[in-house]
Amino acid sequence: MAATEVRGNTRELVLDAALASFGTAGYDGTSLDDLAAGLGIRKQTILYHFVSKRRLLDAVVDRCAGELVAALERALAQSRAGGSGDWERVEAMVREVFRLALDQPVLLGLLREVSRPNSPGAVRVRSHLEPLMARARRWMEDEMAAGRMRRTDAQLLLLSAYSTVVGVATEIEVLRAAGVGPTLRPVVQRRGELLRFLRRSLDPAART
Amino acid sequence: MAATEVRGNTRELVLDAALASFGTAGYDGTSLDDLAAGLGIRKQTILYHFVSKRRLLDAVVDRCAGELVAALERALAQSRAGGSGDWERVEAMVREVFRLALDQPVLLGLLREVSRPNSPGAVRVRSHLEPLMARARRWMEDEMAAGRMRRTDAQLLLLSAYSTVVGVATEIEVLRAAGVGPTLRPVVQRRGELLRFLRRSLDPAART
DNA sequence: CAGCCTCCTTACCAGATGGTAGAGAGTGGG
DNA sequence: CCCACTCTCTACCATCTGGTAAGGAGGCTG
Repeated sequence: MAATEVRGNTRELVLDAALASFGTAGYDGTSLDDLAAGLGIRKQTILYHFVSKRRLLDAVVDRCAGELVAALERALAQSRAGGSGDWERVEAMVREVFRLALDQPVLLGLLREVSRPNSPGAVRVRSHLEPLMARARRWMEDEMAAGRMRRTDAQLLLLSAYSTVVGVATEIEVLRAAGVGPTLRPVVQRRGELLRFLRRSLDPAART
Repeated sequence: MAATEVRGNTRELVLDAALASFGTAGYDGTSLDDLAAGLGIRKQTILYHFVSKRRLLDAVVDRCAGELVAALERALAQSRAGGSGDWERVEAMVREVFRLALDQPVLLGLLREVSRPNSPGAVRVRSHLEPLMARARRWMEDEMAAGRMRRTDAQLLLLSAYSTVVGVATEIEVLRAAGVGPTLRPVVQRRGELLRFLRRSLDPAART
């Protein structure tokens, strides 16, 4: 039944549109009426599925965070299967994050929106990212203790890497706004700089 | 008279508060009522001075852009007086921009807000930045023609540098949100990377 | 058929928002 | 003294906002 298909899809369609709108117009700049109108449905349909605007944002963040985690998990499994060392594993994760960002540029808008201080989505993102960060930190500290990784402040390093990614996200958006398409060059350059920075901080075999 | 002083200051006080609010809460997230309440005045007083919310944003952007231009002009004059070469002049400008950003972190919030695609302030910023960019581009192309500067796409280089600055602004804000104070280290690092990138692109004496 | 469940709808609302109209208070010049 | 100007205020409004209440259509199950 065509009707059934559409029905089951409504939730996802709303999430897609909300992601795009939150990312470009911002949370406050997004009205449920406009969002619904863009989908040819009524605002109450959105509220039926997501209860409130705030929880719609949460749902969008949850889905995106889920994709990120899945992508990271995949990269981790691959690099494990390949029997890679610490550094290769770090590099694989970074590359995966950049790949995700380039594959789905809409994610950048959202990341940028929720990264703003006082953003309603900030806490939600935090709740998703914190376990990831904690896990990474524990792992790094273990590797440092075992001498396989150069000693440094793991927490600060992770935070610095995260802020770099957010910064790059902004850069890509600015360039897009200026008409420069998804120019790979600057992004690749940034990625290279981040990797170099991480390698310098972590890889015992790297020269300072 | 105290009253007279306050009177003459109202406009500037509103601009200050608006800058802070637009930068942290965003344009849509800022209400004129709240803004006025924070200043102990009525919303209509704001509208008397700025006619509309939109034009208030324009005024804020104008003032900030004015400061930027003044700072750049100063740096340019200084480096000229010092009889510096092309590269030193570029470096002086970059350093001035970073200094301004660190001196007045509120500017970063605004920059980030107006850099968003579809932002109401984007066109205004553009109108301020375009002459600056055009002037820089002409100068660079002259220097290239004279062989004092390495040949490259001036427009793209400037845009890339601009997006980098916006990206750094975002980074600083993210770090601040995470509790890491105005950590100079990452910023200085970023500045160094930008300078190295520019030098590599422009300075004929630099090794590739 | 009856009853329930899912999904989407219309009808409606209280509050907030940006903005208009006009009055009042202080100041200065003729 | 009065008029005009500047600045801020109170009063008010149309519109939009997120959200509530309730009903209707279709499908599944007893």
